[in-house]
Amino acid sequence: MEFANVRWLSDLVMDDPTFFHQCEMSTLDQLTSEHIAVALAGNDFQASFSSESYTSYPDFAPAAAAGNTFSCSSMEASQTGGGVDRPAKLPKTSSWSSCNAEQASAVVADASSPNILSFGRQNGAAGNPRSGYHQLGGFVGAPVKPKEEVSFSLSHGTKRSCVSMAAEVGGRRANTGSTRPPSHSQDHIIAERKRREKLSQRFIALSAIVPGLKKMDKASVLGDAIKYVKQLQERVKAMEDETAKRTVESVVLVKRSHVQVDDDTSSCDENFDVGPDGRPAGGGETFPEIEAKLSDRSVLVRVHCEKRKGVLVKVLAEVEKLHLTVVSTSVMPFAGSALDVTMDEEFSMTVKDLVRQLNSAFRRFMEILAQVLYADLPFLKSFKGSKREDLFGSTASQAHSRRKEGQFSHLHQKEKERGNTRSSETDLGVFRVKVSRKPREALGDLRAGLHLRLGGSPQRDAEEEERGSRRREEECSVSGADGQGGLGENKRRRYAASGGGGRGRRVT
Amino acid sequence: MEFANVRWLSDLVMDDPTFFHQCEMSTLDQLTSEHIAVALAGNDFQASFSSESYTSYPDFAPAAAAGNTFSCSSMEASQTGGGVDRPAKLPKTSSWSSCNAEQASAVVADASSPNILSFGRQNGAAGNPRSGYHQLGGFVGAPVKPKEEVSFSLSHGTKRSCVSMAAEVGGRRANTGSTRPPSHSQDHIIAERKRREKLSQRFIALSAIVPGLKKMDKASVLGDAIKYVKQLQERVKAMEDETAKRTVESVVLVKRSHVQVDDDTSSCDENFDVGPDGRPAGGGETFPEIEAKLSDRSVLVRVHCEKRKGVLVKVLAEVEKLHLTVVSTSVMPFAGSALDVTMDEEFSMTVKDLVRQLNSAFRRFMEILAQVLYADLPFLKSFKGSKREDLFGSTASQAHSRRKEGQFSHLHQKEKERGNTRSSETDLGVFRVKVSRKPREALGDLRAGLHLRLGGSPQRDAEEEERGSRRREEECSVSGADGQGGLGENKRRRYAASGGGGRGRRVT
DNA sequence: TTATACACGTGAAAC
DNA sequence: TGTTTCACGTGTATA
Repeated sequence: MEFANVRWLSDLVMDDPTFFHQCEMSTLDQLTSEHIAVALAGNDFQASFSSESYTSYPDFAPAAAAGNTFSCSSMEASQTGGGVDRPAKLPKTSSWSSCNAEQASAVVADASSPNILSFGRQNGAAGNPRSGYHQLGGFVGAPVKPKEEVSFSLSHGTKRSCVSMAAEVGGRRANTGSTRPPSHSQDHIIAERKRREKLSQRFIALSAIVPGLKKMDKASVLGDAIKYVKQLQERVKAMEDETAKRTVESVVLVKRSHVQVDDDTSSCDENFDVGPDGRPAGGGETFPEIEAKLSDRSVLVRVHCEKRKGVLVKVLAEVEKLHLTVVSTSVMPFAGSALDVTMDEEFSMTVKDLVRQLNSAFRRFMEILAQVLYADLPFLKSFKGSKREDLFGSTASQAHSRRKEGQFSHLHQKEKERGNTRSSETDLGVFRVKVSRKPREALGDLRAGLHLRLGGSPQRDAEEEERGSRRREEECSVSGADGQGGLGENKRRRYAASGGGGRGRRVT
Repeated sequence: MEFANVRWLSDLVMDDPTFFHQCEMSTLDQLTSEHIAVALAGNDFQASFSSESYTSYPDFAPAAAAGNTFSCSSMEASQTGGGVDRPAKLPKTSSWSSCNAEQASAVVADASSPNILSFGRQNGAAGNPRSGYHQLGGFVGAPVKPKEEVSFSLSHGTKRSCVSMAAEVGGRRANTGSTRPPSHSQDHIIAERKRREKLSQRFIALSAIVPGLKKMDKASVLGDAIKYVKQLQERVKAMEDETAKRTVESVVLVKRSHVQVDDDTSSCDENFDVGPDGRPAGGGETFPEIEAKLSDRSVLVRVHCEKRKGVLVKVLAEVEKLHLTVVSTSVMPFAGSALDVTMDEEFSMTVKDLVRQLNSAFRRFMEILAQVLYADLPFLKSFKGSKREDLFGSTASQAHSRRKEGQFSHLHQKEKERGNTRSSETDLGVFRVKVSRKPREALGDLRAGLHLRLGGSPQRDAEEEERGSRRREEECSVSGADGQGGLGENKRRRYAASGGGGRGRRVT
């Protein structure tokens, strides 16, 4: 950073000695937020840093600046007599910090009251080059010329331009033969100062948050800011792509039978019910916890459930019915059950489409799993070679009736009696499944089979009430897609949304 | 977007009809890169859009502007006779698009040659308010006043200010009794125009890449850009934190016996040897592919290796020796073998420290695994109840001697003869291990045991030559940490860095 | 009408 | 030295 090249900066932030240090911070730092907050305090800067420094302007100009480095003290005296005008240009050595609200507040009143200052030529004399009609045409006042001559000759050789001060200090409305009313010019000047200051403030703020600035001039700050924004955007885009890719490849996340109905591919941890300690509330109340995950062309599904005899066989049979090939399975004594469906065929569909297809399909599959595990649905009786007791160790109706008072307590009791499991033990089942058909067809069958099976479930849990409408839409849309019509209120999912804690942490 | 409030924009980008549309794009779009590239083409804008529009300035002013909306045609004639000056302000209705390089290039020459233009009052008359010494003091030329009066009166009631044109058109060095040489003023004006244009260009570019701009004035653009940068920074920061967290939780990644020696926690896929198709070169040449992964307080290690009898038992025995408790294991017929070490104890160390510890520890463990699988090390004989033949189906020396001509061909042959596996089949072993001691102690034992075992290995593969020095450092530092001294050249790892492809894709 | 925004040319200062 | 950058006050246009 070149301090020597920051006049517009030094003019405005000298009262903040930490600013330059902040500039050196490479990346975003909350320390800079003050500056930014100040700069962004609003479009009007009266109530912010700008107003402070700005309102101090009229006073500051003759006082601080002249007191520091101005060489034309005599001029200055006359100017200060004029009252409100500031020097033509802030010298780089002038310190804004010395001019604060104390002086400013007092003088500002004068500055804001143009009538005090309205004397002699001031407005017209300050005309810009094009406003020559002010200088020559508009105003014909004689005093303008000598006074400015004086100021010019006085400050000509000096470093500081008291010249301009003289010009400004000169009469205010003397020759405003132009379009502007007498007092408006001064207001205009002040407003323009304010605008400039606001812009400078924002330049400062911008330069504070853009790292690696070598040059501090406005053009460079803008240019570097542009580059930096582009760079940040690209970075964010890359990261979002990465995240999206990862998200797309790990799409469906269903736990505790709360089938997610979000239509995009984002994961949805927010629906997890977590106990006070962030872990599952304990016992069977949190199960089943079902997660489906798509990676590359494989789909991994984990089912975290109570250790139960026959569950693995039933789930695998269900998978096979869906024209998926079980490649491998694994069951571990851990708080989860994973089912990995690997599809080795080459698809012509994009990964995103595949994900969408599988997303929708496996959401249905999750429902099936949930119902297989807990629901008292008629179609469960159709499981070949299985009775409800094989699945749960008790009848489904019993399980359903006791769900609210501890979903699996009776099951645990039964299991314990058989010595199959401890109350805190769970199954971790890992199934590797391979589809033998194209996924679109397989998913079609999946949907058809799901609707067929779902058609026989007449009941629903009271806990599902609040999510009913959303799921109803989802259900209807899907069922309409395969021509089976809506499932209706009485056909909605019946898996138990067992209250209590679920695990929010995702197993990646 | 308010088009009515974009004068600084309309002045500069009217020749790009797509600009406003670009502004409406919500996020970064490559379409805007042209503008940005233009704006950032360099600090000098002569060779870019700016130079084009700028150099056309002198000509444009009287030609295009006057032709469009200027009301003072007579003045204009005299002004254009003056040659180089532009109107005081571009009218909003003026079209920059109509003024391009054709006119500009011709007139620019005149503009750049001040002598042609140097007549009458021009410089001084255009003085700013403070430069009253120009208007009154510096120049005393009579023609100035009437001419500007004329221009003023003429343009006073009009919308356009031919006034200023007249002022500029006035003589160049007539009354430059000030500090500035006669011809310099015009250059200064041009330079200042150039600077302003550059700034405006960058404002345009900035506004083009900042999405959601409602107001297009400079202050708002700056303010919104600041907000946007902050927002982007926070977003990047959040994403980086997320990535870092994920990286920390998935730290060690070792494949194909290439023990990673990077001391930070970043993953290191770059050392994977990948075949031409991005997949492993095929066959046993790519194995073992070992990956260690830390998630929460669990460590997942996958070992992707040839299906071999006894490997699982040996690896698990090795894990048990390291005071880790195998919680569960799973073996799948997939291209990998995973070993999951779950540590359920509560640690007082931070996750990062834990990762570092486990990183170092499991790097050693990976070596052990590699040596168990392939190396002909003396300590392998100490495996209780196992012979080399149990591991590989042949002696280690045989394996070593044949490694370069297809590392596992002989093993495959043997396996095939036994009917245990197909040549393309692999093991996927999943081991869930639980430590019964504090990890620090366990890791200490791990190191001690590793060094004890590594101490007896006198040979190394020629393929390891190029990586020798780097690993030597790592080895010495680790051995020094536990007080056993450096292992020296003859104690370096011996696992076969079997050439060929490794799988670069990470299994997440 | 008032208030705001902008480009302008300028002198001064930093480089 | 010349070049570049800046803030200034202004006229004008817009809302």
